[in-house]
Amino acid sequence: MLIGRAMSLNFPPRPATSLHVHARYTRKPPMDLKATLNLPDPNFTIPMKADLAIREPEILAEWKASQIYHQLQKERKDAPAFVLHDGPPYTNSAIHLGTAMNKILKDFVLKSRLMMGYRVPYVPGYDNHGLPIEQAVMKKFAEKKEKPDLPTLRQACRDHAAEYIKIQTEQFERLGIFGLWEKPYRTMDFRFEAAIVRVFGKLVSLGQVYRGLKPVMWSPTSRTALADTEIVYEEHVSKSIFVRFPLLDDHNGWSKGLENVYTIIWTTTPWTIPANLGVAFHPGLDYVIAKVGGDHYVVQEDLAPSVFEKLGLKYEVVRTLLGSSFEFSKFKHPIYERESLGVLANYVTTEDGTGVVHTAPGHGREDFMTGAKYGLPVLCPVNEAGVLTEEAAEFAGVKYTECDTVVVNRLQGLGALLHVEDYHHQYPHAERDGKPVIFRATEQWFVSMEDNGLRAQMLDQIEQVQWVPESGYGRIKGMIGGRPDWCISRQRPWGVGIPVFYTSSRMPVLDSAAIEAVAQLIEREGSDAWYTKSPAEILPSGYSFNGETEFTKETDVFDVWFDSGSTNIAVLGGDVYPEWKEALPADLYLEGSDQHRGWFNVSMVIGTAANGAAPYKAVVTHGFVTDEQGRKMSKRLGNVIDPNEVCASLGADVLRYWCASVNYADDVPCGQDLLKVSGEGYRTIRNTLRFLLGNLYDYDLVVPTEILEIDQWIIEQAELLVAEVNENYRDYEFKKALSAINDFCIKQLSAFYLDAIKDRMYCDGAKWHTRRSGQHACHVVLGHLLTCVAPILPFTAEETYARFPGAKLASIFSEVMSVPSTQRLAEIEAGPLQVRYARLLEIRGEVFARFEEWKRENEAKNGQAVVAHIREDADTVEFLKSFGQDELANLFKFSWVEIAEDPSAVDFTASTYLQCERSKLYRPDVEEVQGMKLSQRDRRAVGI
RNA sequence: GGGCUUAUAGCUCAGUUGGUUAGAGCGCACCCCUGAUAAGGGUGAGGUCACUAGUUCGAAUCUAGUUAGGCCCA
Repeated sequence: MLIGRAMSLNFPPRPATSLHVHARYTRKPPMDLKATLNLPDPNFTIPMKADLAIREPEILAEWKASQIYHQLQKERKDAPAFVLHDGPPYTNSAIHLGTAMNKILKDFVLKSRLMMGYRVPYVPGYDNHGLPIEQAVMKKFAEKKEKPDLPTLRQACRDHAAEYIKIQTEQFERLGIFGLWEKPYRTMDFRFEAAIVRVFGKLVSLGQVYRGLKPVMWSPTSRTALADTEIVYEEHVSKSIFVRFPLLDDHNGWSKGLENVYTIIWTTTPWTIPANLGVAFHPGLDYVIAKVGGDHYVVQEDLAPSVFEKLGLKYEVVRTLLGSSFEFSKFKHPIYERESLGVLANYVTTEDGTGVVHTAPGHGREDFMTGAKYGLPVLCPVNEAGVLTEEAAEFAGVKYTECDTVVVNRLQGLGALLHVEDYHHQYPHAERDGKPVIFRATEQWFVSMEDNGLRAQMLDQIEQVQWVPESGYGRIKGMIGGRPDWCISRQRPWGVGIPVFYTSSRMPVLDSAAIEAVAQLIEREGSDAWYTKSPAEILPSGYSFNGETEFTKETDVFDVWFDSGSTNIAVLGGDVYPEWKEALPADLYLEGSDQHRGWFNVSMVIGTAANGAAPYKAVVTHGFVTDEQGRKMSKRLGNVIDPNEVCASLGADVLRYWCASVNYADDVPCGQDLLKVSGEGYRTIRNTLRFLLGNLYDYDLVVPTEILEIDQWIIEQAELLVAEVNENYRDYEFKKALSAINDFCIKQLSAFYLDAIKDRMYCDGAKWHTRRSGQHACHVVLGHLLTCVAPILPFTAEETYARFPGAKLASIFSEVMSVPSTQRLAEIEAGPLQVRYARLLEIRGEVFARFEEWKRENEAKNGQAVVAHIREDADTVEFLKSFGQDELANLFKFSWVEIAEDPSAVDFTASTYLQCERSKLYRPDVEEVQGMKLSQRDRRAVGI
């Protein structure tokens, strides 16, 4: 039987001829030597094949059974808290890779802080109200050809949201995230809805809320406001008109010396002319004053030829001016005795018209913004049926569609109309009835940014917050600094009703007692009750306001951002459920960078307005997931990665590994190839854990009195690792933490230490202090490694910890990282081992490189029976000798190492020593005893 | 179009206040081991630091612009 293969090497003096390798049959030794070795026990350690798709759900079940989240809260109840306040995902779909990444990053924070010894509460949240859910539900009704009434629709929305809360919760839990999953905050929870109402009440009482006008898309046929998503653009023929506005006052003298000066606007909505309050110019474009007969017309330079051609006028340019010149000039409204102000706007283009834009703040979003900037009123002389009102004076009672003739004729009669024609374009129509919509200012509720100095206060708060990455600071600052007053009204069915009653004269009842009555109702019966109960049923009996006792209810609901902006108060404030209560501000908010405009922003507004301070101490933002080419993920491109599928195939730990391996501050690439790479990286770590643990199957947990030098060194290395990883976690640098762990496993352990101790671990006597020293080091290193790895690979860490000798606790997450003190770190740095082993590794690298060369030159295959002759200067020789010759063979992985003081450097020869049949090493001390060739150490180990 | 942001090896990333020959891991190639074995080890080859123009004795690093992505707006 072929039980072993020995190399017979014969090296003639160089130049070498071919190297002959013979296999040789040996007789069977009288003892089963392999059985006397202390090989790692594959049944003791974790299996090599991870099978995460199967194993992870088992671990999840154990965590669930042991109520790990509650257990950890209990264990840490007296520890300092680290509060990460969850931003609620919207509950209208299963989770996608972006949401998964967000939650995983949060969990890195949660688990790493747990490993640092904090109490780490985590109340996950869900955002439930709003348009996308409403639309999904409406679609379902449409398919059934049903038209639900309001309570039915709202109930369907509620059910829809509840369904996805369930789905998302399962999916998030599958990722290994610890939290209060059985009692997350849900913005549609009755008590949460009541909390939203109370936040509004608080803002009202502070005087932060006001009622104002704002244009929205409005369907005159169904008399309702529409959301952008309910609009379809269809071909439409409008009357396009060119109208001249006479100049009243040129503000800074740009028309000096000219008479009969006009500007010409172009519009496709003649019915908005009665609402005109301004004419907008682009500040950076050139405009000409064109002389036409005795008149002078201001139009944009590039458009002048086409405009005058259309008007059939011959013109002559008399002056060219920058658009900014016309700011604050006053023109006369073409019909009324009223001014139209010259304003500047960047949206003015040279694509159509005259480069001068008719501005009616009550009838356009941009017009509204510009009007707000210049303090123009929001004039909206059109009622909800699309009929012009008394404010339109002579046009009162005219339907807006009739204005195409009525207003146009009037302009013609006044000589203000220069041209009219049909204009074909895409125009917004209501999806539901296919009829054209109009922009119409309606009364809305606003949160003021200026009252109570809110904006200034927020800008000050921004300074107090730590923004990670730092660019977030500039981003939020710009957005808070520039954001207009917050319109919190939505004319939608699915949301929390704005709790305002109106008197018979439509005066809003802004009274905290009334609002509190609504809050109490909603707390009991949910926000649906606001719709089903009458004011008399809601308000306390005998309630009166300004002597009035008859009321109607507001029909608007809150913008969903008002819901999510209130989470800091509703959740951490503790009024909704006491178990959610934590100190404000939270330690951390962690969301995608789009939330600078979203959640970070609204939370700042509500937190600062209601509590006088930002609701967070630090904000971490991450980028978005792209494919491997850096392109957005989309169904169309077919590059979408589903986190649920990844969990079901590669496992959550692999997905988490990917998450930790990328730089979340930027956009992060993901694809099948990258996940495969993550899987390989994961396996490297897993195998290192496996091997360390495999050597501990008979460890007695007694700390040896004497620890070998190299074992001390690896323990020091592990301590340095813990210190570094701890710091990386503290700074939210998960990528750095992972790469430190990775490097440690690969470079320090696999490529060096574990190789160097194998002979000792396998061949020394099981209970010898040398082997115990190695086991002790493996045990310590594995312990450190597990605490480092646990936040990123919780399943694998837990799986390993379950078999970890001496594990006293039920879960790895009950452990804490054993971070070396600064004193200990200084001791390590100052100690001799760091320098000593760095030098050794350097020499080792050189010897290995030289050995590869030698193998090529000598056509040798391997170095199993090779003696390395390291010839160096006296100092190096002395240095190497200090390790001891036996140990050098282990450190360099040669059968034997000879050292000599000689400048001719490294050389190799075939070993002339006998091979030990037990350790397979060719050593000078191998002797044949009792029919076996054994080295001295091996003889001792087998007791002969 | 505007604000913010990114671009370094095939991939993921390091590269301190400008300063020798730009680093690591993975992958790849070649080799070894077969007592970590669907593992492990060794050696090696890979880069015009997106592009262009500047500043400087010297630029991956500073400035301006260009190109291509991303987020938020318009």
